[in-house]
Amino acid sequence: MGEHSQEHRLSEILKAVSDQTRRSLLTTLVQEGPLRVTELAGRYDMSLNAVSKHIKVLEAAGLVTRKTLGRVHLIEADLDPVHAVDDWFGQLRSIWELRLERLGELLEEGNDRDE
Amino acid sequence: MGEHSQEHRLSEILKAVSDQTRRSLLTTLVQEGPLRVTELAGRYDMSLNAVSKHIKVLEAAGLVTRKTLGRVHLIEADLDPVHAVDDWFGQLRSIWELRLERLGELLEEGNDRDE
DNA sequence: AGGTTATTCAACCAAATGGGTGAACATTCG
DNA sequence: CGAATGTTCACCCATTTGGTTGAATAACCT
Repeated sequence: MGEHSQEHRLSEILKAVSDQTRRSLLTTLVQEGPLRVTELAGRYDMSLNAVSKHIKVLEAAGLVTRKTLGRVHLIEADLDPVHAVDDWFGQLRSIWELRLERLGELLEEGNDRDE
Repeated sequence: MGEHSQEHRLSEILKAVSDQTRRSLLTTLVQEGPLRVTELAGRYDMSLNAVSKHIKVLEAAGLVTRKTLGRVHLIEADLDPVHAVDDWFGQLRSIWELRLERLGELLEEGNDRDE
């Protein structure tokens, strides 16, 4: 699997949750369970279409799935993609600690020579 | 403390890391320690100015700090703000589990009535 | 002082984003 | 069938974003 697409996927997820409205939508879905588009939209001072578009962004990022029942679209949160974010930050932190370790070793070596 | 500014701060951080170039910059800084702007820029097929602007975005998000030594600006990674992201996702997950718990209780009650 | 180096500022540009409106498409209801 | 409902599609618009180039600023080096 290309790293490019992985990187792109991560960007998509992070961008999706970088918007306050979309975070709010996701929170609502997480705490109340699956909801219709209209129901969701009703809670925001924003057109139905705007909310519909936000949902599509979340959907593209995989943070939300859709079950179409007749004319009703049930939107449900899916937190799986969050793992990718956790992983990236985790990786970053371990790289960080690895460097600090190496730095510490270098300092000790320096002390050995001094003493 | 207004929640608005907190929300805005979170958006700023997430937006900062939602860009592939900026994630790469951050990774480089984390693994190699503080670097000059020019040094950083040299690694990308992109103008120095473009990189400089990316650094400013990371700086505004608090993911990077700057030490100006003469004409040289040393850029250093700072992973503290990542906690805010962790916290948000953590919160989201606990809300999720809380709902599933309540859902489970409701199902059990239903079973009680049936049996 | 004058020239080179490191970095930002300012202006510009194309593309993406977040929002709005009206029409189109399905589906359900009377 | 015809009307109402739920949702998306197609445009339009202003702002932001990521990039460019050229000028300005600041500091170092003869």
